[in-house]
Amino acid sequence: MAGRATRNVTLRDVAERVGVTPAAVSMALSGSPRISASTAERVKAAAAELGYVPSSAAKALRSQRSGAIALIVPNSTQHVFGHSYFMHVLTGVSSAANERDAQVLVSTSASEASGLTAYERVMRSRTADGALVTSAAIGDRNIERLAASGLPVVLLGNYPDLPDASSVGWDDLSASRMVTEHLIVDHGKRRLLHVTGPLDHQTSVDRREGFLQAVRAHGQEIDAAVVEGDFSEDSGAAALDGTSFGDAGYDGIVFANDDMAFGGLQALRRKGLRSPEDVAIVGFDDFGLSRTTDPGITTVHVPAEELARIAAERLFALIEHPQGSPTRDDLEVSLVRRESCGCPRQDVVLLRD
Amino acid sequence: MAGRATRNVTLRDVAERVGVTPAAVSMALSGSPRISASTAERVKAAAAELGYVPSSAAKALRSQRSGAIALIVPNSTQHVFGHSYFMHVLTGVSSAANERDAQVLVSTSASEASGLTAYERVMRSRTADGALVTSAAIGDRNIERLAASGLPVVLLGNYPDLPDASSVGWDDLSASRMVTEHLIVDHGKRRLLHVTGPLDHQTSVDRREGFLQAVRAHGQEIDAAVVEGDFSEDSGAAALDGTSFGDAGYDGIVFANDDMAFGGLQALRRKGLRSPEDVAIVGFDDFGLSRTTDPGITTVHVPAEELARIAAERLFALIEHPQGSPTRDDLEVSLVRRESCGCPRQDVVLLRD
DNA sequence: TTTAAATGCTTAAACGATAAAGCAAGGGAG
DNA sequence: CTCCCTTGCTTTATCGTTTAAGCATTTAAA
Repeated sequence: MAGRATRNVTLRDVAERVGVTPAAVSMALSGSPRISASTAERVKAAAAELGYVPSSAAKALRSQRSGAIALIVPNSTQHVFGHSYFMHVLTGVSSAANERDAQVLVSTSASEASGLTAYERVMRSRTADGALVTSAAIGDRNIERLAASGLPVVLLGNYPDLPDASSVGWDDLSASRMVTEHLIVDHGKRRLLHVTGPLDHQTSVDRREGFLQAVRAHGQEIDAAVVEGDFSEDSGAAALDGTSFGDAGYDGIVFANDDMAFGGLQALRRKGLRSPEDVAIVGFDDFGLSRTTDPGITTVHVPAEELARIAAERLFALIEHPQGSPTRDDLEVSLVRRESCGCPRQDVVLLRD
Repeated sequence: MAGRATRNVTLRDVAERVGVTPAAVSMALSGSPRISASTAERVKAAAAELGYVPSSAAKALRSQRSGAIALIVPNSTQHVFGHSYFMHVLTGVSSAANERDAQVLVSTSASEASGLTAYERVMRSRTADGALVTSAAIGDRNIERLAASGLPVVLLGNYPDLPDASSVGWDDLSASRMVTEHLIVDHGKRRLLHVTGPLDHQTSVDRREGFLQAVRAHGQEIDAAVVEGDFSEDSGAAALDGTSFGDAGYDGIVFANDDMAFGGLQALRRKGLRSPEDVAIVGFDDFGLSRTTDPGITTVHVPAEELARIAAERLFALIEHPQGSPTRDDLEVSLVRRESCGCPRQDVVLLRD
């Protein structure tokens, strides 16, 4: 209630008030048995009265621990994945961090200064004790260096090229195969188009491969093509240009994410085609958009928040035991049937192999 | 490239390599004129070679500056405003912080420990040099204390009860009046319903008042009612229960945000009513959803990212000059005409008084 | 030639917290 | 009565950085 820009209260202030040394106050507040109960009592009262809060800088310097973790968003990610994905991730990270009274630092810039990326500086300066890296591009040298540097790092997503790094993800390939088979088997689609995400991201590569596996599994009966998109709504629409759909062309489209599916949906409408009647479409992610469109987009729900939560927990473990061997967690995804594939809207169904 | 969990490189290491004292290294790296050019050269080379990055904790302790700002999300906000709002805010804050090489700390928990909220601890511990507070509930004592504590704080939104705090916002009242008049004047609607947000938030109060002013300005010709919602999609739908629309009842609904407008849109459809033909509706925010629905929702676009960006800049200024008088910035909002009000879809139009 | 000032570093102190080691007083065992 | 162990605090050193003050040495000014 003091008001004013009061000078910060330190251990020394509390110590003077009680009539002991700062060291005694420190021990009292940390519950050392070497301090008498009565002194401890008086120290705690004085600390509360003065509004003492330990200096995080001093504590960090002394303990060599900042008590913060960094959530790193490579500049590529920021534009490739949408806001929604990142928001789910942040929610998961925050909740895990709150449980540990850890701070969350969001580091988005990757501008190189003197050869070090911004987040490598964050790590080396010990501003954070460890880092979570949201899905980076394949072959991102900065991430590779960070992962190889020995600093505690957990990657979100799949990184076949970085087998020594801890990561948390889900099986994009299987999920994509399943959702494609849903169109083939459950809806009898035979002429399929796949619109990929940017192919410098593992996610896009895996989802494409899943599509192709499903197509191959059904032999000659399937006509299939692949077009490259970039996860943006516009690219979903553009992918449909110059291609024919409906009875004359493709009867089903597997989009690598919901944004592109929405773009595709609008493009179809402009062509005078209806979904699912003329063309069945499915998306991927289920971050919110696919539920709000008309028709609702059938999609694969990915547990982004849980992903982040688990990744944060793995990171905390890694910070405690830096010598531990790398971990890998695989999460379950689920198929959400909405109208765009031809299903009546219904509840979530688990995807299993 | 070193690999391994190498012990951190400190000033001392650089100093030993060059053959001077740590103080000399510090001065050399900070470009002090008291250090000879040749020594400075050798110091910089050694620092680069060893990969020296200053310890943020030591620097913070010495300089009494952490170089970070906190983005505080009161637990009320988190559930009241959606993900989208927050994401725009985070983007704006990040970009402003990146320009200053400042770290961004996201603090969501408000769990009280020993009478201090989590974010008050963050501030008092000097983990951050200042804080940005996303729209808090009216009369949130914690925020009031924080704002009155003398610590650098900038509020996002409108806080008539905290005139001494710096804040950045836009005029919800005028905007709401304008969008309501759009229904009255441009579309000839005469029986209007307003669905508010949670009334413990200033935003909701202001948007309601704007609606009422527009109604009052058009005298007896208007039939109007107000129902309280909570900004959620469900509450938007629920607000329509037991009320009649179309020729028999209300012909226009002003929702205090887009999520509720979307909920209302679905509820109308379930009642067999069409928008805009039977009932014209308008929303508020334009964070993305309103563009994806069918019909698109006419809404007020609010510059959330710019809001955050400017707030961050004000905060940095406040950190530099804590004694400066409180600032207030008002941003422009714009009307985005889509189909739900009866307009043909068209471009953004600026709202002006 | 003497004095003053610039040059280029080193020494010392401080930021605030904490852990280890130190030390006085009291109590119990032998 | 001595010795040792508790008890309960104090002293001291440390984390890594920065800045003020100190001190030789050289250069410029008078």
